[in-house]
Parts: sequence; structure tokens; C-alpha cells
Amino acid sequence: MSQDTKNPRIYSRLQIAAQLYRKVADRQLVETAGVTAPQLGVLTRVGSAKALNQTSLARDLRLNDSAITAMVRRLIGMGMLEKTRSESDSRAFVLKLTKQGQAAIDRAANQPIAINRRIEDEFGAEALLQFTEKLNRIIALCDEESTVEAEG
Amino acid sequence: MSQDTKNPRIYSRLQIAAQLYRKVADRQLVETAGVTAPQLGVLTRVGSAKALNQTSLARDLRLNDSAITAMVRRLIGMGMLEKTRSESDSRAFVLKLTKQGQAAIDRAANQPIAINRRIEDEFGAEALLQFTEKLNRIIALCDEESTVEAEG
DNA sequence: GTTGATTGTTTCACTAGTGAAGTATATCTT
DNA sequence: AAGATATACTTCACTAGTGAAACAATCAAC
Repeated sequence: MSQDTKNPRIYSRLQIAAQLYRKVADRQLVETAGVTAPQLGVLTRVGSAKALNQTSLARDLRLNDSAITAMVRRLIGMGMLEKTRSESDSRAFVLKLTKQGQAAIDRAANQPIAINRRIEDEFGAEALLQFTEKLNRIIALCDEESTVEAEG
Repeated sequence: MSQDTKNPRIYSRLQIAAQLYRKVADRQLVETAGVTAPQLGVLTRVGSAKALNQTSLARDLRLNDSAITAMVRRLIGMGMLEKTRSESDSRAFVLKLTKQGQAAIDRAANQPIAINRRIEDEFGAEALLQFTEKLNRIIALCDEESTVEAEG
């Protein structure tokens, strides 16, 4: 009835969906691959790049630098990742998968988790595309809104 | 090319959209109302209920109890919320808004934040409805997936 | 070739969430 | 009425993110 019941609906639904999806995906991924979803995201990106540093990784994943610092620390602790000083730039590190890290990616690739399957099947290719299109639109609008604030 | 590029797309887009949306909404809300988006969510729910306890609040917001414990502690510290032992059940607390808490809600209601406006306008009523419908579908599928795991 | 700005990373203090384990009170069951 | 079970809440240890401030290395300008 108030404006409240209209506006927050999309915001809070989005938050709930994202949180729940992460929770379920985490549970299934930890089971099959031994890593969480965000961790797999990092490993995958590192694996598909040659000589990636943390700043680029942050940009790719749209996280800030300190999130990456923490993430990388954890993954190194788990023996999934290695970090060596870059030869060309001695401020930077070069990230590399360990055998274990690669193995985690492989496990995840070989046994795709149920929830992803489920959502894909339910939605179908077209609806999926349409949906991600809208997510991209939201991302773009948030980006605009940020830069407007920063400038104005 | 691999399954990787198809599956994670929706998951990671959803995470990025939710995170970014929260970030921008937080920034704007803190400015206008002096609270974050999750905090406003709690205040709003408390304000619209008569005699709410923490467990019901947790259910309503789809959070677990410990998240509520922490959230409520913060809001009490900010002087937005009050907590008194329930008369009918002495395990439970009854949550109530302070004048300050009500004022925060009012400010948020009177000056709706830009990003919500922006997204609503861009999408239009119908697309918005369709979009939240799909978010609800994801939520439902995650719920199913959880109960399947728990039982099976 | 110093000087100044930019870049890569870390640290710190914070919000916000999860899950497991614990404590107290209520509620059944008999 | 006692004992078992359920409910309300807290605590703890954790993941995952933000933003601001610091530091060192690099790059541009002069």
C-alpha cells in the first residue's frame, strides 16, 4: 500500500535470492569440489588467465582489493593457490593454481551442482538469457548511479 | 565454451547485481535516512507489526537467528530499537521502534532513494513484475533443493 | 635524477551473513 | 509433578564483502 511495499520488493527479493542461491551452491560445491562458490570463482579466473595479479582479479570479479587479499590468503592456506612476486613489477604478485586448486576446478566441472542444473532446466535458455539481461541492466544502472554520485 | 561459461553466468551475475545494488542503496540510504538497507528492512518490519519477537523477525526476513541477534544489537546501540521481555513468554523479547527508529523509517519513506526509482523507471511495471516472479522462482527452487538434501 | 602522482597490496575496523553448540524457559506426555 | 522435547535467544568461529589509510614500487615530468 505505501511506497514501501512496492520498492523494497525487488530489492529484498534480489537479496534473498542471491543469498539463498549462494547458500545452496556453497553446500553442494563444498561437498563435491571442496570449495565455496566465491572460492571457485577465484580459482576459475586464475586458471583461465596467464599471470594474473590481484588487482586485475579484483576488477574481473568486481570486488575490491581487500576482498581479494583475504580470499587469496584463505585459498593459499587451503593449498589451492600460490603467489609469487612478479618479475616485471615487484609490487605485484602472480597468482597460480596448485595441483590441488586445479583438481578442485576439475571436480566442479565434472560434477556440475544440482541447483544450477535445476534453475537452468526450469527457466529454459531464452528465459535465462532474458533474466541475465535484466541483471546486467541493474548492474549498469548501479554503476551509473555510483559515477553520478562521485562526480556530481 | 566449457560448461563453466554457461552455468556460472547466472549465478555470478546475480551475486554481482545483489552486491552492487546493496552497496549503492546503502550509500544513498545512509545519506538520507541514517541506516543501511538491511537495517531499514528490520525497522520497517518491526514498525509494521505489533509485538514482534526475534524468531518471527528472522523468519519474515529469511535470516537465521544469529543474524537477527547481531542486527538488533547494532540497532539498539544506534538508539533505533528497544527490546523488552515478552510478558507472555519470558524466553522471548518484544521489539519496538524508538522515536529515532520511526524517524529513520519516515525519512526513508519521504525521500525514496534514487537507485530504486531508476530501476523501476527503466524496467516498467510489467518487466518488474516478471523479474521478481523469476527471483521468486529461484528462491522456491533453492528451498526445494535444501529440503531435498535435508531429507534424502 | 629528484620530485610527485599512480599503482599493487595490506591492514584495520566495520556490516552482514552462516552454522553449531549452549542456556533458559515453555510445553507435552504420561 | 517429572522428564523429554521444543522454542527463543546468545555465543563463537567462520566466510565474504566494504571503505579508508598506509606503504612500497613504478612511472612521468621537469
